[in-house]
Amino acid sequence: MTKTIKDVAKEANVSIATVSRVVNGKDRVKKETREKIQRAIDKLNYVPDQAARTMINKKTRTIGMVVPVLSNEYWAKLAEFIQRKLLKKGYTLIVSTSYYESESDNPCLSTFLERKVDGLIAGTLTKNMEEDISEYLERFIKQDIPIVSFSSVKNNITSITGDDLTSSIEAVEHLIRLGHKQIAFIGSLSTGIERELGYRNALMLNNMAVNEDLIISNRKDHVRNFTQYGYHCVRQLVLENKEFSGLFCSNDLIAIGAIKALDELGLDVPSDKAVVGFDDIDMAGLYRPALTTVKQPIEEMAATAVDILLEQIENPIERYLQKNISFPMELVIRQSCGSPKKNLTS
Amino acid sequence: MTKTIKDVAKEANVSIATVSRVVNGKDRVKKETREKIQRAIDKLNYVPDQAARTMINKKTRTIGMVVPVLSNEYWAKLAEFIQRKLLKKGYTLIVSTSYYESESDNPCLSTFLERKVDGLIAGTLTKNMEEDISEYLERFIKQDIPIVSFSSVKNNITSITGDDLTSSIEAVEHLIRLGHKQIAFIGSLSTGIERELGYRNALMLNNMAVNEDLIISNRKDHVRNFTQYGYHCVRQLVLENKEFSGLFCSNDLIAIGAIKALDELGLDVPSDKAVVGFDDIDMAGLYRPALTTVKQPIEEMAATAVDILLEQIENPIERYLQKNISFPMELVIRQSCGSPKKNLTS
DNA sequence: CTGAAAGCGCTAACAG
DNA sequence: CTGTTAGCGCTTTCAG
Repeated sequence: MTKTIKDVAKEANVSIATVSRVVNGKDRVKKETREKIQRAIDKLNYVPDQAARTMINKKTRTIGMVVPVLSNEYWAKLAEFIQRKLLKKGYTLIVSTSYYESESDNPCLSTFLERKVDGLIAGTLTKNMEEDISEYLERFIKQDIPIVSFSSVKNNITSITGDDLTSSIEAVEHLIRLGHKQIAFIGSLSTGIERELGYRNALMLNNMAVNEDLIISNRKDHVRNFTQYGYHCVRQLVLENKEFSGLFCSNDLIAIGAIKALDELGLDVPSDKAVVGFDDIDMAGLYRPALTTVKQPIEEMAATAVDILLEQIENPIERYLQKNISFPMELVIRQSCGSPKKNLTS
Repeated sequence: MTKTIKDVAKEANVSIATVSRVVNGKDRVKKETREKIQRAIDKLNYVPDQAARTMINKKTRTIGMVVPVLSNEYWAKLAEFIQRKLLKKGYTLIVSTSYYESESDNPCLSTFLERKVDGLIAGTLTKNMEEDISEYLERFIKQDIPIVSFSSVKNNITSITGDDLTSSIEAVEHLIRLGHKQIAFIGSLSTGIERELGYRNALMLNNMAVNEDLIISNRKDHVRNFTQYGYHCVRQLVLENKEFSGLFCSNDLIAIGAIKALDELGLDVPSDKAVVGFDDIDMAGLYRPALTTVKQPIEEMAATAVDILLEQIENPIERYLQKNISFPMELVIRQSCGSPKKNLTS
């Protein structure tokens, strides 16, 4: 049987109040008594019951996190860093995967409500989100449960994002500097609109026409399998004889799928098509060719999310002072873009 | 403020017991009363408090899971499948990452003890595990908390594993059939000993000498970065002029690192070296060349783990009847081994 | 410095 | 069918 504070009290011949005192290190307890109790605790392997504590403190020391999927390196890393940092601070993380499903099919958020999490970390909170989800979100807000999101949202929820716009411009300008005149783009709802805007802005800033034929971006449905998506999109582009020599993909998995397809179509990367990805997943540097991509500072973003959330939890003064924290990102140049295009006069 | 059962009772003009009845769907409640209470619940957004329930039922409906890392597709998928299946059954999963660290540096297990998880799923439980970890494990057993492990262990803990031995033999025999006479092996403590044994058995079964020079296997330390490990091991093999034409890697990440290194050394896969991996991660089929590998039935393994664990929790009769459930695995043949070696007489 | 007692939100007898 | 009540294990006044 699992031991309770009473067992320890009996074992040490003291009251449960005193046991509680030494367990929590509060109040002063005579040294001998303390040691006696400690011995009893060790002997019985006593571990205080979180549930009982929770009832009194009104704090579960539990944080909920929703991510679309876990088997995607970006989310897995984020969750891992967050979990480890929270553990150090004495909190427990519960991760749920949404698969972009509605709350009724996949009750992530209501679980968090039942468990009375002290805070919520939201992976993707897209704008076209199902009605019921924003309803649930409202509940968290009504109950004063702090929220931090990894995608920008309205509802004055603090968000932590990479500066996608700026870095996308940088990525596309890298292709432009290499001499590419026709640059295609593959985006998706799930990777956000900003990378597409960055692409468009880069072209405009460089006085290049935006050719809608070279832009594939499903803004309605979420993409479940990015590589497959990249694979199909680029095939479509090539098989429809769209002319392009550069390709900007809104994440690395899409880029890898694209390269795979190009390879099968007999097109070489980078000599036939230069490809840029986004995220810098582990595989980016390992792929052949190694991917030129934009590196997100995941660890820093995770740390910031935890800091902000715990600050709001433990010091709820400025709770709903919304902040949008945007992290600069770094273009990592590898092999998938090759050297400047030869047939370039200048 | 967050609403309690009392608020609902007051709102609906009934006793808290009746509210409890409709919330739990037990006992019969007059339809009108039930509807009145339901309206009050909806109006107040009442959500029952898990902690309070836990105190009574002695069930947290929480499962703990330890994995070495989450940013490894194998563990991420396992965790994801398990989380989703548990959610459907009304359980919550808490995942902790051990990084193979000791419990004192990284208190995963003690968190689970505090939270009084109903069951434990252990990712890797290696034999050389730190003292303190097996001590913690004992505590779970003493407290009758069911455990399921994804690596074979003694302590009569139920384990769910792939049939590594058989499938490794199959993988190596694939290389042998392709005409490879010199086959190297890269293993590690973290991927278990069975894949190495399978490699050795395959050679012996086919009357081929086992050349220790072609076997790299660190059995002491855990590998944190498999691709890097594969990269370095194969470089070592090549730079020391070890002769081999086939290579069996104890997981796909090692294989990918190996291929990357071979590529940089000017060696082509599969024409110069044929490579086989293990696990069939998503990237295996996407890599260039696509990896021939052994596919683990992760989803089935996850489902089985959940079934067994919940069975033990909800029906604790045959609790410590140890089972070792081993799943057959499938060799997936792709491009990294190429066709039969040409300079082969037969 | 230590003990007695109230009560957190809920469920499960036990009465009516 | 519904209300009253006794705890679950713990923390926290409030007295000694």
